[in-house]
Amino acid sequence: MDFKAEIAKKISGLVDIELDKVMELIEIPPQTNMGDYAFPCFQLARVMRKSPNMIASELSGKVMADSIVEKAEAVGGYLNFFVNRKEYIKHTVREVLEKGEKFGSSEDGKDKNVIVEFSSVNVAKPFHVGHLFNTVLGSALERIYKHSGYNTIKINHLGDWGTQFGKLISAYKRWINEEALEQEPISELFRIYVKFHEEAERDPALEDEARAYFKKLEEEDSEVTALWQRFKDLSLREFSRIYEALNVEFDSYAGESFYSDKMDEVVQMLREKKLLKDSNGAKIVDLEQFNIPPIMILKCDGATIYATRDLAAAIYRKRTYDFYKNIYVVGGTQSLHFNQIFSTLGLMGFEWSKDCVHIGHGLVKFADKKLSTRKGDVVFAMDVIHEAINKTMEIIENKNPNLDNKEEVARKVGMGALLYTFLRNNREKDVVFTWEDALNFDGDSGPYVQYTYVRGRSILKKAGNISDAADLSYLSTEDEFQLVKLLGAFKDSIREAVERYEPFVVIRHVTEIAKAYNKFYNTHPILNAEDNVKNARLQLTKAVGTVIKTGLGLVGIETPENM
RNA sequence: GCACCUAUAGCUCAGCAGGAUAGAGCGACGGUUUCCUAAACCGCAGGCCGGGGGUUCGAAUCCCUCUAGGUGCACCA
Repeated sequence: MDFKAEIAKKISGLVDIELDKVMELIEIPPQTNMGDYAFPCFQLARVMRKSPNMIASELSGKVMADSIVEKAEAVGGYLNFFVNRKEYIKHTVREVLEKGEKFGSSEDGKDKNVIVEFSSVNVAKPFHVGHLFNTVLGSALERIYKHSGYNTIKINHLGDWGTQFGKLISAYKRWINEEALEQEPISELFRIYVKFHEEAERDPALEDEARAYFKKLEEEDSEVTALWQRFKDLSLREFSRIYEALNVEFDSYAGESFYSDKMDEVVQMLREKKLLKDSNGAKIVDLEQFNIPPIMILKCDGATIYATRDLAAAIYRKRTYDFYKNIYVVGGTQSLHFNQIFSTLGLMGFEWSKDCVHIGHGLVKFADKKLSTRKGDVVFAMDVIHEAINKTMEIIENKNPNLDNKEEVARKVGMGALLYTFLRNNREKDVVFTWEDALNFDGDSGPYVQYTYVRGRSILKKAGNISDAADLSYLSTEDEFQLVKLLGAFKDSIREAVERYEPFVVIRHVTEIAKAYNKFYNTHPILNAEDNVKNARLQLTKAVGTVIKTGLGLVGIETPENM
């Protein structure tokens, strides 16, 4: 039973507003003593030509107490509803226990395909913290969409094509250390790539050589293609370790090379629609009507460019997946690029261009100079992951040296702390990364929430067999009610996260639940309570654990059983 | 120069399809352990919501303008 919906029905029966509209208008009062749901009467005031206070007051007299609502009060233009606590608690806790990990899920996205493009790393280049943030964010979004019933398609749009591969092959021929390539492929490839740029400054002929190699690659020269494939395989092998650590998998790795033979058609379409224009020898699409710079389709030498590939990719995806939404999780620095792509698709007559959405995010910045200076200006994702786990291990040795399976716990908690710091805020904000904050396990943090779960699990283990027949009406304190209310609002947080493409909404809500449980835990006995109360509280503990585990899972954070 | 993003407590941030007394966490200070994991809990302090205009019964929230910071603006991706 959805109490909010039931209350909306009551209101809708009393005033001349549609049910859906009432649902939208209903708010949660800022103070708990004001009630559980509030209906603002300000909009009604205009139509009814009465003061909001008067309307609220009149309505309050018409609301009858029943199993849903205990009473309704008029306060300053708001009609505040107090739910029937006993019923509310019973329904909500029971629903969590029945649905388990499915709690909070919905069928909002039934039969809708949603593409989430994220991670999209460049082959032969380091997987740095920026990619880590992107991957963590994209993966969280995908999980949240999936929980809301959408069919999601995870695409890793690999940067595996372009002139840099010509450079890489040229560099390989000159300076490769085969042994290093097998040991640490990315480091070695990156080393020769950087060396290429250094050498090319002195000897511009190298650039020509690189172009020639890329041309060979495009012509599918067997030797060059084999090298390219090897670079790709080695890179993916190394990246897979990071994806493993993050528990991330993809449905498709169709990257730029995949579209190398699908661009002629796009150029042809643009030409037919007379959208292609000459500009200094290059072919562009003018986007002045959108007040943005033109987009380049073909370079002076007739070669394609990444914009051309992105257009081809979007069209391919529509044909292949018939997406409801095509989500690009890519750094905010590329917002102009996507604006150009989507505008161009619109000009081409694809009405689905409105279903393409760029989900931008901020940069990762380091306040600690130590990490950022270690190897040039790139901070490797793997280094950060290892560091997080190692430092967590130190903390465990310090706080709980007798813990079993320390390694597993260190991994879950360290990763939890890391993911939490990336996902706790609005994604557009830059992540200012400091180890001090990332590994501060107090308060608002991944480990704080995990710890709450662990405490609950510990109690349940001690309790042994738990009777499912507990009478939940023994959950009668204010703390318990506030806690259950948060459980009930879990699905609202998921819905909001979906609408806003913001995982932080979920993570914050789960943190609120953890706070409420800790408060409850500290002020009320569970195992030592009188039997009826104990059984009810154990059920509540179970329900809280379920929601925390599900909520953390939605953003990719695992829950240890001990810590 | 143009476009986009950001500006709220000492720090990091919520709140912004206008609405009730602007909220958290960290840090600071002071408490809680014969009791289920103190990685916890409780209390206290801390604010011209970047400045200035406007719209409104009502603005942190919407509009204009200014300031400061960030990002981007064709032959890389």
